[in-house]
Amino acid sequence: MSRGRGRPRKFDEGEVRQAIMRCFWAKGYTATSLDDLAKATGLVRPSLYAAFGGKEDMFLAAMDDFASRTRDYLTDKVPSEASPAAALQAVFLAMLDLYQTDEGGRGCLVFSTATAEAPAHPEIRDKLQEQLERSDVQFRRLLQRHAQTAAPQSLDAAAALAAATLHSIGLRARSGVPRPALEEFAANAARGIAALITRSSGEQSPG
Amino acid sequence: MSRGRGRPRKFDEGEVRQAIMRCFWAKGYTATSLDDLAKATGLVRPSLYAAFGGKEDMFLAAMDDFASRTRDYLTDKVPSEASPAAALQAVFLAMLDLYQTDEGGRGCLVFSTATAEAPAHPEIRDKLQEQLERSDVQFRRLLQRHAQTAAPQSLDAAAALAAATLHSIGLRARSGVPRPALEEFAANAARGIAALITRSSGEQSPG
DNA sequence: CTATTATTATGCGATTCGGTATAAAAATAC
DNA sequence: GTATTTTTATACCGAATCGCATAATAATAG
Repeated sequence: MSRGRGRPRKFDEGEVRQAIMRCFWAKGYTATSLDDLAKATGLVRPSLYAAFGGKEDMFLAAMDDFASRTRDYLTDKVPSEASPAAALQAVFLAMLDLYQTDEGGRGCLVFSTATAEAPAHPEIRDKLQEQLERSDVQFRRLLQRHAQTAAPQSLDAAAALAAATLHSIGLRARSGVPRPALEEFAANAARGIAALITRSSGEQSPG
Repeated sequence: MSRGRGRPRKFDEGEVRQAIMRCFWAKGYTATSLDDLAKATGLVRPSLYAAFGGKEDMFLAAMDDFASRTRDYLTDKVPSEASPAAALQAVFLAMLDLYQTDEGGRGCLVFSTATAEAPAHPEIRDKLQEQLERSDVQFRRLLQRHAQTAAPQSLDAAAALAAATLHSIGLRARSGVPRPALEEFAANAARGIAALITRSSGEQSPG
């Protein structure tokens, strides 16, 4: 398998993308300079530009990479035969592992750094909104799978609260809240949300 | 009341602080330049520096100003004799009014722009964490006041979910989610949270 | 070998960045 | 009036910004 014609690349694209992602994750979009990225990746600026485009292109790619990393973190970490409470707990704890790094609380690249840029960068805003929607859908699916019986409306409410909990966990982790407090927060939220879709009574009048 | 000795100021400090806050609110900390602030306030850079200190000082002040504006928005908007569901609904809708501006979704200055800077700026991180804690406490108080009876544990869970809902509303507003979807989200969350602390009696006002 | 293609390396270039030194302006104190 | 104090205005600083133009390098194609 010949690599084509010209001079071969000296870097692994996947590793470089990961390094770019980590940079943006730590400092956000604007505060991360191309020199930061060059230093972190070992590439020089023109190589970065040739391979990945401009700064905004790289950030948009980093948002996708982070989302895919998020999916990896959740794969096989949610027991398929769990109660809703246990399933939510498992998801929240897995995300907590991702959101806290050795260098400190980092939260979610998408929800905690892209957000700041949304008003000034329509493409970032649109991708943020898209991934927001996707997280809602995922939680709705998860709860649908694990819930015994629930009115669809309760299920919507529970999914909304689960997504909100995830956003809040990321925010709190990035703000430096220590791990035990985050775990308690996650446990409280998981228990509360699960109660919404496991209790047979407590039906509500539809709106 | 003599103004003191030197040349009198040509600006109103409160108005200037509001203008600074709006700048940071729209573009975040790093993306807002001192020239942006100078243009928005009508002051020249040295005047800004003399009156408010450096960029980080101004941002920290803006965080406080925004928090105080948040409190103003909530004052007298929560009916004191409401059900938990109605009280939460009122809070969420009032915050929605604040989070959406004429120029588009803006979310919360603290939760949606300071977050990105937290890892690199310890003072911003600490203030963020402090205001995060304060929002938790406020919700606990609110629910305590409006709940009929509830186990303290349920109350903690409900307060955590309420704060999380607020964070998520800000995030969604800033990401451009349209108003009706936000209102539905807020209504779903309010109903679900309220159900957690009005356990025994299943009857709620239809909504 | 030469030609072609792709990547890397060097360095420029115009702009913007946060901050400040210095001087002009506008008030009070005496 | 003169001296003092505070704010405003102008100009500048060195550093950093993103992007790119150009040249050197390293592979393949023929």
